[in-house]
Amino acid sequence: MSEALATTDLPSLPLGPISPAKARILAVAVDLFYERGYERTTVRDIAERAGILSGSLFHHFKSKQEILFTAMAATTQAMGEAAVAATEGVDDPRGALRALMIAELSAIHREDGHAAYVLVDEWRSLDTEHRAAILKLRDGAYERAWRDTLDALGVKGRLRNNPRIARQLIRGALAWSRHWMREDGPLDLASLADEVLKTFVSD
Amino acid sequence: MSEALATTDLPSLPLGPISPAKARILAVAVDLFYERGYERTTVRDIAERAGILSGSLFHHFKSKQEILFTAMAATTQAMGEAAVAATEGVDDPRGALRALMIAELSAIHREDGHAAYVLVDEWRSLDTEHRAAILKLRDGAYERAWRDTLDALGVKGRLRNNPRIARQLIRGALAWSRHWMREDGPLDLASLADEVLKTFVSD
DNA sequence: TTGACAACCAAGCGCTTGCTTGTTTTTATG
DNA sequence: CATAAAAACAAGCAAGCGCTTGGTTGTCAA
Repeated sequence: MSEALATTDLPSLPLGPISPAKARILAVAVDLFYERGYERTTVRDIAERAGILSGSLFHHFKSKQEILFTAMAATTQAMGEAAVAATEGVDDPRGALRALMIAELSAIHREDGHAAYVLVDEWRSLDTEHRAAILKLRDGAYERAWRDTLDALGVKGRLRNNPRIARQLIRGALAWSRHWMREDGPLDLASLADEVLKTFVSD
Repeated sequence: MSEALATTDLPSLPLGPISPAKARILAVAVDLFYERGYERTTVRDIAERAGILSGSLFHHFKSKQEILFTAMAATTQAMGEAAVAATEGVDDPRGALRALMIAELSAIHREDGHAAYVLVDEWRSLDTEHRAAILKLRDGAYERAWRDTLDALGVKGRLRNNPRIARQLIRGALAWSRHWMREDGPLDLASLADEVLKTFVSD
């Protein structure tokens, strides 16, 4: 189950507070979306794993789509806070970039939850209107931290690419790791971050 | 419609020949999978766009899943052939890598078809057994070309990473371009390939 | 012209889907 | 203990799903 969603007291989202019961539903839903994808997961699947009947879900969420949106919003917010926290107090931009990459990789590969995975893989399952809300939320903290860090490296002339391009290339490279990196493989997250670092950052 | 699938005479797949009628169905199916995703596309949608009734689909394919598989197999084979053709006659490994990247980007971004996009995005919609078949097909030509090229660069000491890691990082970086690169944007495919090239290849 | 086969139509079957409704149980509060 | 709100149940509806069946049309070689 996704730990970030299973904790009992979550920070209030723009959507309103998340009760323990809601958090439990979100956690098992994320697991199922990860295992089977959004469309192949039924509300009955979610309810069963949450220990209730399917109809009872709609006491907490007004639709299946709202479950996906709420989960994604919570993930986005958590990742934003983690990114800000990771770079806090780190002065050199190279170290900050390393911290951001490790934070992103940790979110993708954490053993106890696949919320970041779902955020990428089920993006197309989210309604157009909801997508805009997530993007706005993401841009406020998460992308801002990345932009600031890469721009700082850029003005120092230590990036091999334009900062905007570098961001997209790095994001893709890190995101793809979910398809080939194994927990028990020879490469851990920090090592992968270092690999990317030495590729994109010169000196 | 996807051009590679719309042409009337296709090379025979391991599955058997593809008639013009089948090719038309595959082409519109790929378009729909791209637009809505596999699960949200119904056999009625496919049939309507192909100009037939839904039941008639099953004269050509025994299931919706077989449509997806056949389309992916055809794409994989076409990409493999394109990769081999792109590196043929190119002696220096740097030039070969550039050619491979442009081939991959072209497949992803071609205006007249989204088969390569679907191959990545709907991978999880493919049955487990079918996945193995595609992977085998892919490994025969496509990945082989990449491996040979990167290994050649590696032994020359011109890669900043281990060739295996470089392959995965580059693949992710290129695949992600479908989410941010615009046809009418400032960056064309060759320029993006050059950006990646100067990042991963030294000297 | 005829026979054979491929392509397609027309209709619908059996099942699953997200969600609703009305009722009952649980929980928290005075 | 009384009461109200929150949470869950029980049952099922309407719509949509992949796919099947049986018959009709089109094509082309013999």
